[in-house]
Amino acid sequence: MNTRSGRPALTRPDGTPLRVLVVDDDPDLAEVLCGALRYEGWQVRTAGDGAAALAEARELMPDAVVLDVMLPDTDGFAVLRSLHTVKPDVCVLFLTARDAVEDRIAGITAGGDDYVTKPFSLEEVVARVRGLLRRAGMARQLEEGPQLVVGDLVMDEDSHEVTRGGELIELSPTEFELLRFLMRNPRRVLSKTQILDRVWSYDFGGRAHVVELYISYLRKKVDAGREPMIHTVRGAGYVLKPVSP
Amino acid sequence: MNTRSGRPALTRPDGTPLRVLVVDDDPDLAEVLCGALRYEGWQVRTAGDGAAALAEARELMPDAVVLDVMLPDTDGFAVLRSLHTVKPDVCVLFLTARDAVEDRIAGITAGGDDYVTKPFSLEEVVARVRGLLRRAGMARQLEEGPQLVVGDLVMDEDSHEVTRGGELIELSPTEFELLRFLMRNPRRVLSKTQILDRVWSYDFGGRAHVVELYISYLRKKVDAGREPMIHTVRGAGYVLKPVSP
DNA sequence: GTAACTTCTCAGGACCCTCTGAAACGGGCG
DNA sequence: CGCCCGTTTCAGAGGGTCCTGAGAAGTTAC
Repeated sequence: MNTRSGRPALTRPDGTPLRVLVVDDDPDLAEVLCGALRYEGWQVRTAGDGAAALAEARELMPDAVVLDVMLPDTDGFAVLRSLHTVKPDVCVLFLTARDAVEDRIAGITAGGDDYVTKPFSLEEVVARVRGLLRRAGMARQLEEGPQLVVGDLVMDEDSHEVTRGGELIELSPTEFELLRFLMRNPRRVLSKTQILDRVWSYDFGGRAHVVELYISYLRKKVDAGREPMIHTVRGAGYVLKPVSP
Repeated sequence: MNTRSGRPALTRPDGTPLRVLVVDDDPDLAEVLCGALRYEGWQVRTAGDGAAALAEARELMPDAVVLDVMLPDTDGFAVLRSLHTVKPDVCVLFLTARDAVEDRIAGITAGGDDYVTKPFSLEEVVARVRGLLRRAGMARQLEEGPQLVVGDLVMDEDSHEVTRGGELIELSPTEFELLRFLMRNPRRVLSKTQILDRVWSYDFGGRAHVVELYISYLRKKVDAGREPMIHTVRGAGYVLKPVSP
């Protein structure tokens, strides 16, 4: 079992792990995605082009597919159609360049599917796949809902609403992703590099300084005037933990 | 059986020892790492380049791999991909120079994997491998969690929290690593050189005086006003033991 | 097209950590 | 008692980590 400590993985209705296929012609990127998704406790396979994707799909029967729009042999839309003949209820998360044919994607995804633009953060991809599967009813909820709770801090991942002690907290997108990562790993020290890896885009070479900055932003909003929940561990990183124990 | 005294080793679900492969082209360093990991009760093999690593991996089927990024015949990323084809759920700990291609590493490790920069302390490497295996759920927990307990002294390696008799103790990074080493070897005399090798970086040429100094710091915080747990063994080193027996 | 917002860089500064050197301590032994 | 050695403690320099404010560039919304 490949579960993350303290947080049960989503599973299929029969209890087996969810199956995800990653299709991208950049083997490094495929490896990164693969690692992140596997880390969620899911069963992951990869393919480098459209033909391989179909072959893998027939074998794996994935619940979701993470699909690059630009492939060496064909484009993502053709693959999508073929995938639907193999498994009609499959969910697809498209990967696309920011300036690409975004409108076509938008049209295609009007169904149950979704897309993210490169470069993206791993947290975002994982969250989207989770969202897809949840909406498709594919995943049995082992956790009690789409809510993340740490002490009196509550985050609704669907509505993007965050409250502390019932009080609403407004967050920018990056602040939200950072807090989500912290809330998914409560009571655990997260190093600045770890945070940078997961919350910023996968190829962001930036310095650890941004993390400090955004931690500072979060403190102003989350800990403002209250007992602090975000703590610095000098030389190690940051921890989020409930106030009392 | 090569278990450490007083502390059961992590094992695989079937009870056999965890298997770790060390890949580094510096045979001295490989030997040091090998020793430290074997000391944990794990089954360890080494390889000097990518080709040998794959061959060993096929034979050993390791649960974790400690992998130098710079190898004579190939780079660590290619090895990582090949490793995943051999054993998809393998965990990888990268070794890399501080100023090296850190951003690529950052991306690659974003999944369940991790990395440390040279020079590192052996304690750190061991702790990271343990962390990897624990998070991967690969290791059956023979101990009740990520907590180290000696008498009324408790250390949570994830949150970096240390308490004695329920009272929180604040430690600097070096103090924390030193205490971790002591707590992993309770009731055993540790020489200053042993401590220096394990807690400070493996090529730190410093004098034993720092150890004395940091022991003194720890005493002030851990033993402050209480029955002492840290004892000096003149001419031999230091011991940590519970108060009563 | 403008205004509001978000993201990130830069620089100053406070504070903490680490290690050095030197002096004080204290047991063992002549 | 006085010396030697290993150990402990103190004080402080230097270096590093971390926090914050101000502001530039880019993005989004209207």
